[in-house]
This record gives sequence, C-alpha cells and structure tokens, in this order.
Amino acid sequence: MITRETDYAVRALLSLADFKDRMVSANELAEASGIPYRFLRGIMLKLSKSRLVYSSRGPNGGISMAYPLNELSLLHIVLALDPDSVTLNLCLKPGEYCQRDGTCIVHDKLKEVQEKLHNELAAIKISSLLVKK
Amino acid sequence: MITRETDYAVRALLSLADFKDRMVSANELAEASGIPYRFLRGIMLKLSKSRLVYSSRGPNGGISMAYPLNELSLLHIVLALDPDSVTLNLCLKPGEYCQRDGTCIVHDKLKEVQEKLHNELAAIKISSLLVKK
DNA sequence: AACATTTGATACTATAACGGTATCATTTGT
DNA sequence: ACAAATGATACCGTTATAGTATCAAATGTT
Repeated sequence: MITRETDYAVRALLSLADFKDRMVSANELAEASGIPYRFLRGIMLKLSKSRLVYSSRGPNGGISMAYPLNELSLLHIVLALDPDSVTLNLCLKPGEYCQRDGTCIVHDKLKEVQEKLHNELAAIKISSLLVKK
Repeated sequence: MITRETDYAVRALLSLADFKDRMVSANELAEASGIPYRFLRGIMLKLSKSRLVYSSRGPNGGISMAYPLNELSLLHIVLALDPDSVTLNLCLKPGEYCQRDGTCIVHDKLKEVQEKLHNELAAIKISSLLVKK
C-alpha cells in the first residue's frame, strides 16, 4: 500500500498542474489541495530532491513542475517517495542480498509480477489523471 | 511489500507440499523449512483459520494441505495473511470508505492496476513453484 | 541594509505495525 | 492418566508512519 505521503503527493502534483507553469508557493498549494501545510512542505522537499519538481526560494519563489505532464508517471512519484510500496518482497528490494537468488522460483515469479506492476504504473501519466479530479 | 510472515508462509506451504497428503506437525515443518517453530505456529494458526490448511490436534495431529497444489495460489496466501500488501491505496482497501469514490480518476486507475496485480498473483499456483526450491 | 517571504534541513512525537516469543488452554490418541 | 499436538492470546522490542515544529539560508522589494 502506498503511504499517505505518496497519495498526497499525487494529489498535490495534480493540483500543481492546474497552476500551469508558474511558481506556486507551498502555502497556495496547501490551500488548493487541502493538504496540511507542514506535511506538504516535507513532501515537496523530497520531490524537489528527486527532481520531480523545481523549487526556488524567496518572494515569488515556490514550486513548479519539472516534467511535462505526459511524461511524469505514478511510478516516478512512488519511486521517489515510497519505493518499498511497489517492491513485492524483501528479496526484490534494490540492493538487498538474497541467499536464494537463482535457486528460488518464488523470487523469479514475483520478479516478473513486480515488473508488470511497475510497467502499469509507468503507463499512468499525470496528464491522464487531470480529466476528473 | 509482503511481510516476512507471508514469505515464510509460502515457503512453509511449499515444504508442506513435499510431505504429500499426510499430517505434518509444526515441529517437523519447522525443521524442514527452517522457520522458527513458534513463529510458524502463529502462521499455521492463521492459515488454518482461513481454511488454507487443515489441522487436527493430539498425537498424530498436525497440518495438511486443504487444496490441490494447482488450485492454491499466491493470492490466496497473501490475502489470508497480509491483504494490505496487495492493496495499492487506502481508498481501495475493502470496507474502507472513500470520499472521492466515483469522482477520482486516480482511484479508478489504481483499481485497474490492482486488479491486474491480483490476477497475476492468482495465476501463480503452488504447484508451479515446486520445480526448483 | 533591512525586511519579509519562501524553501532547505533536521529534529521531534505519538501511534501503529512488524517480527517474533511465551504461556496456557484444549483436544485427542494410546 | 498422560503426552502430543494445535488454539488462543498476550507480550515485547524495533521500525515505520503520519505528521508537527524549529531554525537556517536564499532572495526579491523597499
């Protein structure tokens, strides 16, 4: 299950997309998206570090999209904030050592499923989520 | 990510399958599968309550498979022990109320992905995991 | 230069979940 | 009566989640 943080992040980015290409302050965005200001700040900091959004400080500063809306996918967002939520098993976690690697068919099968899951999420772009809201 | 409990459960059931149709004690199974006895007990209790295995008490009691190996899938096991691990978002959790239901395209898209994930896991039967081990 | 506005970085907190252990009750075959 | 086995439940330490709070640094305006 994705975390509340990731769920909020998606909603925040959808909201941010509505502002077109201008810089939006965390304050405005919190208003617009209904996400608690301080929590949103933390989310945006992470998204900024992951380069999914641009940010700049000072008056007229704020946040803006770093990618075209039809390129940024749910997979990008999830991997930036909460990669474990789309890791099916510990043995498939990047950088994790698995004793049974190569000898365990469970591992192999789960890996295939996980790849399909990732592909599905990569196919869902922010642009396709803007119709309803 | 599935829990260690679920991961162990899969391994335990693969091990149990090796014993063919006889009753196997938790003791034997712990030996055979390398899972800590007390932890395995807890897992088997849950699987028994979910009717994925049969159990009986007393001498000569123990645990045995309740389904043919080509019917029991990874989805069954995960849903029995750790359903949240294959729930993509809180709003898709069974019994969870979602304010935005029907108006939120994110919900709809994630629901589709989740269904595909479930179908993939349902397609992986214990029998198909017994070749290697 | 001073100030206000904005993000960056980090620390903190309460609650829940996870991974496992321990204990006792109950059933049942010999 | 006894031993072997599961059933039920409580417990415990650690980690993760969902936020909140604080201060530092950057930057536009006056």
